[in-house]
Amino acid sequence: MSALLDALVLSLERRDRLSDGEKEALQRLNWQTASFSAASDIISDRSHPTRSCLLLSGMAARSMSLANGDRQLAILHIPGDFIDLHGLLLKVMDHAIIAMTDCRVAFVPHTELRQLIAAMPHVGRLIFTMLAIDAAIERNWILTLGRKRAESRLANLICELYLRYEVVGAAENFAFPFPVSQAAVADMLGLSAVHTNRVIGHLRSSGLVEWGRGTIRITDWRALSELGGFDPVYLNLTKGPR
Amino acid sequence: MSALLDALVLSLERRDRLSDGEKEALQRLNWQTASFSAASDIISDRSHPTRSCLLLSGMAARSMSLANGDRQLAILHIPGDFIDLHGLLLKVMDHAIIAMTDCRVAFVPHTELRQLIAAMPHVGRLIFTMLAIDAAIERNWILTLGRKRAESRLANLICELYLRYEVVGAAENFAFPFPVSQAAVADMLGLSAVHTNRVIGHLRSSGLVEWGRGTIRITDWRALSELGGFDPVYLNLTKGPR
DNA sequence: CGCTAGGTTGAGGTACGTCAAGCTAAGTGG
DNA sequence: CCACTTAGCTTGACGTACCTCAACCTAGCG
Repeated sequence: MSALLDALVLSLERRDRLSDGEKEALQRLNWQTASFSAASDIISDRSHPTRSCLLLSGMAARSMSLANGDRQLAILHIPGDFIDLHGLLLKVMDHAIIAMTDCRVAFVPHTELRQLIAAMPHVGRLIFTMLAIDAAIERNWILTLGRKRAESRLANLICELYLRYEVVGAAENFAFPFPVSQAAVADMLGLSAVHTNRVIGHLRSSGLVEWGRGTIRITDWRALSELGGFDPVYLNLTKGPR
Repeated sequence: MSALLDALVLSLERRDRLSDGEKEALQRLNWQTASFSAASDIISDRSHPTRSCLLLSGMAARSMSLANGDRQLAILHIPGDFIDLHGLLLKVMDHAIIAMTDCRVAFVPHTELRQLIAAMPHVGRLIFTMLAIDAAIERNWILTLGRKRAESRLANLICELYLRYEVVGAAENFAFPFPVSQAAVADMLGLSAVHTNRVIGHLRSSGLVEWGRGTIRITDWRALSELGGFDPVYLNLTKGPR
């Protein structure tokens, strides 16, 4: 059938086996695709979503802002990510999901998703597992923001994204798409744009990464993951019954 | 029946109605209580839990550490909190849950919880809602660590804890239990113990809080929540069908 | 060919961290 | 009941990672 769910299925199956019936049930959901242009809200802060949302292409992020305009991004989302399961469980959005680039997404009504989860508890657990993995990624980011310096933060982000792209088959040869401005990286790292620029420059000149034209290539994985204190346990990349 | 689940039921019912049958089903689970002394692991990092865990008394925290011994706490848990739903969905713990004080907890086997969730989807959604609320609390902490200064971080923490204690009926008159050393607060705030001490001193001398002998009393809620840029939306304190 | 968003670089300021000392209060053994 | 210990709190002096402001540079685009 459609290639719509390919990345999602890859992502789920990296964590547990899906039966053919389960895959078909996912396909049969009433997905509605939509496009969003860069910098627009896919789901607005304080909104009350009635449907969940899967990222098909592009890059998105969970974003929170202060009254003074300062912005903090909590997690970057890549194709295959369920980017709004939260709305399914929480009534009001406490953050926005914004398109970092032009994005295509697929919406599915909460009512349908709820029925699927009730009818197929194993799929339900897997779907909520993705929610829990997002939470684990964000929890790791708390450690990163609270206790690591700028260079380590950036190294950590790069290592994590590489592995996540690799899971959905969108990375090869240690390179992956990264179509994001340095100002946005700064909002992810909790740093100023100026300092972010210097830190990127240092990673480049140290020969750990090549970074240009919307792509990052890791040229020294060992050194980079060491610098970031990166340990991928929190990504839950092991496969087994859940 | 037992008062064991009182705080949990209060916490769930603050978010949605529970039927008598649902409450009974929760009571009937095969809960096993246990005690942990301060500073011990309730659930160890990298362990593979086979049961979930509810905090009955005391205070616990999710803790992550770096190789150099630096520690970061992601969230403080109070009685009524389900402190390990993660183990239900994720195979390996990517963080530890530690007892900040002497704690009593109640364990329930994953198998039983899974059955309950499959049999009563509404209870299942509510349980996962608690997981999502924890995630929202942690996400808010990313904003706090990334974009707020020391004083605001502390103010935010105090406001949040007050409301959470209030939900389970354990706060009154703007006071709540806080049996935690300043070093632990520092590990929560991502600061050094010395700076944390100065910031606490400043909050005290500004007349926003009284803080002593294991209790915090907020003496100027307006000023404190303003200082912290505190907005409780992320705590999901609204009641309605979920 | 000019405009604009984004990237780069420099200079000076500040919110933190680190180290170190001394204090306080609670618990412990004698 | 008192010396001793110990964990936690407090304060000072000094260092630094990062911020702010400001200028300039670069590449893509109409």
